[in-house]
Amino acid sequence: MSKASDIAYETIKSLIFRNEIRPGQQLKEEDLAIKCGVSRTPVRDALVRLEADFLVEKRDNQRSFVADPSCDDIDDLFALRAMLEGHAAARAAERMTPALVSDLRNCLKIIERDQSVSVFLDHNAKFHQIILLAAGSKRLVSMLERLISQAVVHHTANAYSPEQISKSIAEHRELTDAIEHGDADWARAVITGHIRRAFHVYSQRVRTLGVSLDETAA
Amino acid sequence: MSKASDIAYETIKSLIFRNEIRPGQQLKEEDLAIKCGVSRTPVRDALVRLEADFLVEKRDNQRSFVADPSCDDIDDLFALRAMLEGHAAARAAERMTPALVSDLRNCLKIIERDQSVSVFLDHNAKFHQIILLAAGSKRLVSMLERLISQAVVHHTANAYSPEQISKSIAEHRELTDAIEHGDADWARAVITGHIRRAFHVYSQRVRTLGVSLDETAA
DNA sequence: AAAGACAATTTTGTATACAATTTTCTTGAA
DNA sequence: TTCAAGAAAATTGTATACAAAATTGTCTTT
Repeated sequence: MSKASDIAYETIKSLIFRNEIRPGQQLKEEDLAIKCGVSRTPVRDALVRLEADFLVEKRDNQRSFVADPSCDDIDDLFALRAMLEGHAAARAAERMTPALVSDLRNCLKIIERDQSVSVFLDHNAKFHQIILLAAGSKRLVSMLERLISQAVVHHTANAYSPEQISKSIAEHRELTDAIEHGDADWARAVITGHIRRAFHVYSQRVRTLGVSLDETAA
Repeated sequence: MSKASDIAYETIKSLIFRNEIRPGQQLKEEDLAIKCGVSRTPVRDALVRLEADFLVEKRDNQRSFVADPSCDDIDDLFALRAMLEGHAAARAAERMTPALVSDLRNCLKIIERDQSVSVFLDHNAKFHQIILLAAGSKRLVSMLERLISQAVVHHTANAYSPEQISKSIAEHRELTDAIEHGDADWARAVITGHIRRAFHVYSQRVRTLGVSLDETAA
């Protein structure tokens, strides 16, 4: 990750996640190049990738803007995630190995011991990553990573309360059981519910605050 | 599509589909630039896009190669397609409008009247496109278009016999009925079967010929 | 004022030069 | 011969200059 192109990609993504550039705002190659400390060429490479991630949108006039997902978009995003993660979990269950189960249990152990939010976020991501890799489909990996990299998903995690975190941990435990039993349908059902719940935590919070999380986080 | 970057993208994709560059073969930016009649800069843009399409693979040593999907990859590809197209058809059924149904029936009419292979291929693609757009999810569109743009999918269509084409048309007719009734589950079931059948036509042909279609097409 | 034409500015697109890296070739020692 | 080291060639990565396109501002005409 020493190449200028990767630096640009990570830097811009981080700027978007940290809300230093807002949804709907125009992205100018020259500005970004200065912010990233590289030339326009790697910035352009990065923009192409970010567009594939749905984080940046290139309009007809050739200008790039930070994506500003509508409510429908967000609903759609979670629906797709539920479907794809369900598929991944089912495949992981079908391909279950003792090594996989022990990886998952290790991950769980760390979360359960130290119930801090940051540890939870880290290992929650790692947990899903293990399942995704176990599913053994590079296309699925690529598609899901694109969905998960959405700003909304990133913000959702911060909306979890302690009770919701412990509920989430319980779901992870059940998912591990399902995979250990090689029960694809069970695994799919658990994770689908898991994602659906994340969606409702998110939309509940948006309704309560009456604003988008993007604005609150700024 | 007058920009050099789009020319490069389409040209390289066409070279891959026409098997003028073979799976596994290395892609050199300079060579491609000459073949496309543009400079290396737009070729690099195109390669990034083709990589996202899984048509080109960039290895650790930074060299790009034409993707060479294994049997498992192909199996995986069809499974993902079946799932995503199923989802698209279900959503299209839920959002059914008379205009949508009439679009589909028009498309069908053209295929039924002129049962030539090229017309079938054209309007088969158009038919799926209509459903995809009706599903109203830009992320789904992007993901499915990437899967459909695979060389394998491209080659599958050419493997259809007249009987298989008429069977395929019948499935399209049933799918239209399902959507007209707004029956999401029915629509999903029909299209899932449709894709699965395409998969078996493909793998049957590969087994019969004893070689990959890539080799026969060259 | 309002609309249109056109110049000035900004922004993106492409080509090219050069730097960095990887691969290939050559040479020499064990 | 085999292997390693290092030079040479090939290839990719980045910066920059300039071309093309889009946007903005200004002036004129009505």
